[in-house]
Amino acid sequence: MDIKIVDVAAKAGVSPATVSRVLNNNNNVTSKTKDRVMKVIHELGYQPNAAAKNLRSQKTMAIGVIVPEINNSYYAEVIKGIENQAYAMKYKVIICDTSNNKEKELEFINLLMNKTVDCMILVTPMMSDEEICHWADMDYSIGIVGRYIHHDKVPCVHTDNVKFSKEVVNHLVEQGHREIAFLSGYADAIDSYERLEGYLKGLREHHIPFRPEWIENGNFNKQGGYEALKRLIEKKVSFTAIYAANDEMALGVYQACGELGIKIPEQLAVIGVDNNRISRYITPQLSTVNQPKMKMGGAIVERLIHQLENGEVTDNRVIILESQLIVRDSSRSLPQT
Amino acid sequence: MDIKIVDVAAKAGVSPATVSRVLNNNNNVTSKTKDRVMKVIHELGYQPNAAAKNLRSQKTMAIGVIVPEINNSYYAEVIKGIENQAYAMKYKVIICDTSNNKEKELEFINLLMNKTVDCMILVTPMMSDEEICHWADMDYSIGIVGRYIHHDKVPCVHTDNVKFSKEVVNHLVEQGHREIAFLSGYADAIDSYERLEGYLKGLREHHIPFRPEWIENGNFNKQGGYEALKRLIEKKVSFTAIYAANDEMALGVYQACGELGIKIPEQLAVIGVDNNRISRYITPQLSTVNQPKMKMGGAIVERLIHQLENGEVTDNRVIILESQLIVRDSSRSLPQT
DNA sequence: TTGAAAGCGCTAACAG
DNA sequence: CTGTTAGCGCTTTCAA
Repeated sequence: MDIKIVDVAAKAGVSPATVSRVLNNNNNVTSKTKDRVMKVIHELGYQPNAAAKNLRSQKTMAIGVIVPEINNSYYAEVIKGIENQAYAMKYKVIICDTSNNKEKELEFINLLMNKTVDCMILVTPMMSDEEICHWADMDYSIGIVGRYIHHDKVPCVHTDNVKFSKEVVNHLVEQGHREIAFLSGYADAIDSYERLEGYLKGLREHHIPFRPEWIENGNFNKQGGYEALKRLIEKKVSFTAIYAANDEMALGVYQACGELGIKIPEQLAVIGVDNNRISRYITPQLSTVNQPKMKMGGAIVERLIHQLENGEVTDNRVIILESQLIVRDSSRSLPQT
Repeated sequence: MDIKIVDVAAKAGVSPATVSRVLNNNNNVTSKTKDRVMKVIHELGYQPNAAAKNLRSQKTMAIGVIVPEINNSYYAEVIKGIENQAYAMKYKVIICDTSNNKEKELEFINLLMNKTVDCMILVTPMMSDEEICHWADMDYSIGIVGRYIHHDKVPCVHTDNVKFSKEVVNHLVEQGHREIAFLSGYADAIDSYERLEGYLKGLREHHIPFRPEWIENGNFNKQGGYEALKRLIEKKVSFTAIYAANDEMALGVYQACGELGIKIPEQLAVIGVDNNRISRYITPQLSTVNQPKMKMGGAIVERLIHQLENGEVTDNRVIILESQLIVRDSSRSLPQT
């Protein structure tokens, strides 16, 4: 079959151990024998068997990544950040797409946590805090993106949803709006909850009495946003601006407004979250909040691998990255500059 | 440390071999002992060590996927198709993002081809046919998406670039255009070449004399399309329509036209390829060619795994999937319906 | 139907 | 500085 370490050793006239040392940059080898071994390795085109190496060294140099939807641009960007950083740190990346299915999420974590990978990154996981803590307690190395978990060993990277949501409300109020509706995402997603919280706090800061009819759920997707806006209209509740908890739902709002003949931003100001690439191309350009997606992916890899290799948990377990409000035409009341 | 097969065997009062048989659905086990073993497995929460299993069985149940850019929506869709089909066939997916870097591509293939994965899928690889054939000759299981390779053992899935490119030209001619420029992608990408070929054949079918000034390279990205259009204008060559070999370049054309005050489609008809999600949202909506991206990903996995598990090469090694021309406002001369 | 034993290819401890 | 030896945890003959 394939050529193995003993073959190299034999041809180079050394022991397998020496070949192993050469391959793993162990210093205790004469540069002379090292050269000889390297020469044979190249001659034979020897490639160490990863399975054997993994078994023996109890390491795989692989990171498992579980994402809700790989073809969603938000997650694709996070993954890109993970890939880049993993590559820089010499790790491979196994990606599992759950299609927003919690069963699959659990299945994948079980599938990988048997020495298939050294650690895992859960991107906005669907499972509960308790479940995640359960895995962490079993000494599985887990990192989280887009959510905060209260567990000493679990590094988390996320953005300050409350903070930027207040900024969104602030911006809308500055544009003259007092009646602002809110479209939330999945009811159980932490992002939904925190953005709602920021929205409410924003209203309060401006002494705008909150009205529950202003809130509708749009499940973070376009269809949901579309339906939510229609429900809002049917309720005959008055509002002049809408804060959608992500750009996808804002897209649905655009569609509904198109059908209903509602002009954006003249009759309804719209703002989303994510800075999805489409937001810049749609007319009118959609105001949004930029999330440092690639940075988030990179940061969690860095932290997780560091923790894995150095054993100890770093003090900066939780990383909160900054988001920026991007004001475009969809929420500008004045003629654009 | 972790609990292993001997622990299960001991507690169940059987040999490790029996536990292994139970786990691998080997029939030669009494249902009674099987039940007992299963019970212990659950009690102990036993998870077979993947590294040991891989080493012993010479299988990993993993597919390596090498893509140029994971956050590009085209590739993200292909990957989604791969993920879904791999999941259905119980395979894991290791994704490597080359960032359009050929060095990285070679590095990754070397990295994974050592029993880290059972087979690999190269999505529009940058390496030459010779290089790919070289790997295939070494008995590495390789599948290709988006390109045709002349090698018995290498399954390929792609679309008929020549065919749909002729349709594109045909459509533009029907709209009254006779002067059609072409924006190609990377010079060495097979897609570029074939789309150019289809464009030329399309012109010929309509007896339109081809002019070399009509062709510019835009490297498949937005900036490239932007610059290519500007060069085209500077050359003072006359053209009323432009066929961009992908939507990204068409986006660059839009930008350049915006700056130059060229109206689409009145002064310039534009059509792209890929049916990127943005194409539907931009104004005017971009005509394009839809590629069955997810289907392509699924098809290659199916074929590759089949070949891997059944040993023999299937006769339908090359799969050519259909693309559809999607006509939108950017290439319609008449007022839209 | 089950068990004993060998070994997948590598690394690391211990000698020398 | 280098070699010998013993496993990593599993599957798979071969015997019983």
